[in-house]
Amino acid sequence: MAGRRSDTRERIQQVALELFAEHGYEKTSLREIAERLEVTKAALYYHFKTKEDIVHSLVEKLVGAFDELLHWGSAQPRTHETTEEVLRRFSSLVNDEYGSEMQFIQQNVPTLKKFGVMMPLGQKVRELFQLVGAEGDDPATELKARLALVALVLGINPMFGGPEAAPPPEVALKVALELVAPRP
Amino acid sequence: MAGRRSDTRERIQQVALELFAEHGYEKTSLREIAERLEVTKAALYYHFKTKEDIVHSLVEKLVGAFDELLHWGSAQPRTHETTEEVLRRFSSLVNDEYGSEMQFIQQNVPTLKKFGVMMPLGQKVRELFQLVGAEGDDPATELKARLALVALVLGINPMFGGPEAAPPPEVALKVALELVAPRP
DNA sequence: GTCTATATAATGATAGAC
DNA sequence: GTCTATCATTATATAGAC
Repeated sequence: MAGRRSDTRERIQQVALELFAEHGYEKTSLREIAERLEVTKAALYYHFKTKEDIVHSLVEKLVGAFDELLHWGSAQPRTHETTEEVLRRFSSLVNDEYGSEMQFIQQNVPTLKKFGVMMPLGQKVRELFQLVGAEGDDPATELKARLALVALVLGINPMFGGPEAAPPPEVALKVALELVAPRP
Repeated sequence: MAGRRSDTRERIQQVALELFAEHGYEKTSLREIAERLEVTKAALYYHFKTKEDIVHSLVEKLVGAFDELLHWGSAQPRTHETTEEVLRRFSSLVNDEYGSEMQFIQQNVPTLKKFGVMMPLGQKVRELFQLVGAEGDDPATELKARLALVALVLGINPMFGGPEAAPPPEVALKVALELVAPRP
């Protein structure tokens, strides 16, 4: 019984994200998404009220994932091993399951700002580097904590990272740990 | 004699960049640019063949600035002071004169990729962190050299930096220098 | 849940007068 | 060097049949 499937919503999210990440939100038309799914535009509107709504649904999932990591981390003892595990889990999130979405977000900021999803996301990230940000809150320590997370996600940055120059995950993790270590 | 000025080309570049950086390339219409300049769309087409052409003209200037820094740096003795001065000049470039453009670039990647300007830019940046990248080329050292430059430009990243959390330039510079130091 | 058909609204770009 | 007027295209979104 093709034509009456029930996973269309998730398939829309998946295909839309692919195209958003590759060509950008504005240059990805609903027609294009529909064609790749072999449905019509009207079908998309059954599952999502607007094009913008697809983005909101995607971001919600990511915020949920960050929240989960934050909750887990806060419940652990504040040891070196915990920090390492937080960084490791963050690395997995932003490179595996949410790699495309992180790329989409970083490369379509004006759009996402207009949709009002940039600040909530920024807030979660801020909580994350508080979690790994050593004890002191002097500016240099804080900056290094930020850079630790950046190191783990540098592969998606085409200007300062770039896929071809993406450091192996172990290397990135090692450098990240150095950056959050109490004394270098 | 208003209506026959000769600096319109530069004014278009300036206003276009402002709008591109704030609302994104796709969502900035030529009508909007023309209105802010109090000219008509047709006038824009006298100075630039297409909308895309405006972007190319902007990127060319930045590549030129990077090239200038690269030439200067290569001609200096490879000392700690040189590295510091390269980082300082890079910081000035990306935060002062080309701050808006760096923001525009990082936040409109799909568009700029399609225009073919992303790879040449990435190449210049790669040369830049070779210039500051210590002697070794083991992956960790290389990653740290990248992060040094990233630290200096973190303010324009709304997810991992953000204007409100932009580190003072001296702090960023200090951390950047740590990152390219031979032994931490 | 998916389709056809259409309404509505912008946009990038061009022609030609002044 | 700037204007008026217009074209062609494409996009998001909706109405209503099946």
